[in-house]
Amino acid sequence: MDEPILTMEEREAINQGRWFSTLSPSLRHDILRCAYVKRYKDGELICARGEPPEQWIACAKGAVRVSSTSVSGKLITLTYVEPGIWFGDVSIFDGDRRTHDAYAHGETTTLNVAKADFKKILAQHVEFYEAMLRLHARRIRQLYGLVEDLNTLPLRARLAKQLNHLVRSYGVPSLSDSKAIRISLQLAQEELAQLLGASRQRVNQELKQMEREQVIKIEPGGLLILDRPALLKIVDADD
Amino acid sequence: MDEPILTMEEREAINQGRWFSTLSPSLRHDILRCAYVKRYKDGELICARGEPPEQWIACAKGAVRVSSTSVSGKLITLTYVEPGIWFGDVSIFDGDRRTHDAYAHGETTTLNVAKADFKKILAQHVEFYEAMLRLHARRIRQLYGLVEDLNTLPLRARLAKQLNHLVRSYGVPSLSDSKAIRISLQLAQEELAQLLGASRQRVNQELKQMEREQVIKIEPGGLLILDRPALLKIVDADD
DNA sequence: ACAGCTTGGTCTCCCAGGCGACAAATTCAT
DNA sequence: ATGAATTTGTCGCCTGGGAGACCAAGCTGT
Repeated sequence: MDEPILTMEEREAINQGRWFSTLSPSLRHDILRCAYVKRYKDGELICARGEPPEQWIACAKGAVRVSSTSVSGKLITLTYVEPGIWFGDVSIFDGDRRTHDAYAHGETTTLNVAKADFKKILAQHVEFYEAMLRLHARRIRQLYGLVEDLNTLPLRARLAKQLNHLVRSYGVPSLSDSKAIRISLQLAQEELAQLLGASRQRVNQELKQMEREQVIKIEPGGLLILDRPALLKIVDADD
Repeated sequence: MDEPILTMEEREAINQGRWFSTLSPSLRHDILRCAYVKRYKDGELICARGEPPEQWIACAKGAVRVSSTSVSGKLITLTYVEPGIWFGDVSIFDGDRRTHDAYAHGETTTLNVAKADFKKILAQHVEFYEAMLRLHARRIRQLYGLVEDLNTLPLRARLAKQLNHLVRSYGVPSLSDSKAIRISLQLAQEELAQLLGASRQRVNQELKQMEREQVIKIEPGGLLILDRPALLKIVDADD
């Protein structure tokens, strides 16, 4: 499971991370120096809710599903962490237990920094404090937005928004049709539903509807986005 | 509107703040030294969505309603900031515009620290970085919880949770009945509904239901909590 | 004191969305 | 290849909750 070396591609993903790439080279170097690689198979548990926090983690390849099971037994997925994104820092800061489970979705590679090393780096770089605060600020904003969406948007609009988000993080140009974008993250409709906090049946309905409107195409093993502008129009046209 | 001095009570509220009180005396001193007082009348705008961030603000008396109007015109209240709580820091860190409107709810006093001073204090106290990160960590956790609740709990349970929360922040022992707790924050049912992202009518129904169950008592100008344990039982009994 | 606003209490109607059921299509293991 | 196990596509039923409409109380100001 442990391996010392990242592939070229994985290293690339980490370095191109929207947030990580804004750090100074020296800080990046110090982080990478004490980070170690872990590889997981599909569905493996990376860390569980309730555990004391031991590392700060980045996804380098694949995806990490961050989810939790509510008291009533319903599975809620908060997000799929894409390559280049770091997570697990919140519980390091407040010292509290993890709030969510994290599972590997597909073959997944992570980069891990032990809590102690994390703190050491923090002590050596004020820049790192600033950066973490920026990272948190972004997350808080996103969460505010999510709460607002849950309160105001119908499923159709939230789905459109989510698809658009998936395009940003996992979109690759389609092989067959150059105009279309394929979502390379392989999500079953059930999983998509959990991500939206909705029922599978309902999500299926809305997907079919969008397919009829020529906005997307449902192919076995992946979604194709045919008309991104239309997708965006759904988001806010639909109140 | 501007006044240099806090009343005894206001000073008290700030110093007892759950977060503020954990800071070192020297840091607290530096913060208060460059903070200035503002007083608002009921309903006055404190700052508006879209503005560039100029200060970091604490509520010292009254309450600050943090809300935003969604595209569809629906008013969503995120929270009522109680005395002793600081807010407005997120946009200072990422430099982005404010995401919400803030209004005074009742006679309200705030303590403000200009952005420049804030940054200066940060530069002088590493402790302050740590503290801000803890503050953010708590907020992120709360928001995760809120998202989960929105996805899983029915209105009844969310209302119970909210009432319980209000008791924590604004509960005072009732004058008439020593067992009962009065919520000193004066909230119209409409406002409660906006806080829950629900319709006023629906909230009224659930309140009435709880009153029938002897859990709360609705009095003109304020809610009375009769049976706090029962309230808590509703939260998770109700899935 | 009384006219006018704001808040509270209810009813009714309607719809988005949850859920069970089941058939059709796919994927997978042997 | 083929039977088992997932994953999709669809129905139909049911319920939580949104929205309009109204009346009853409170409050306010003159």
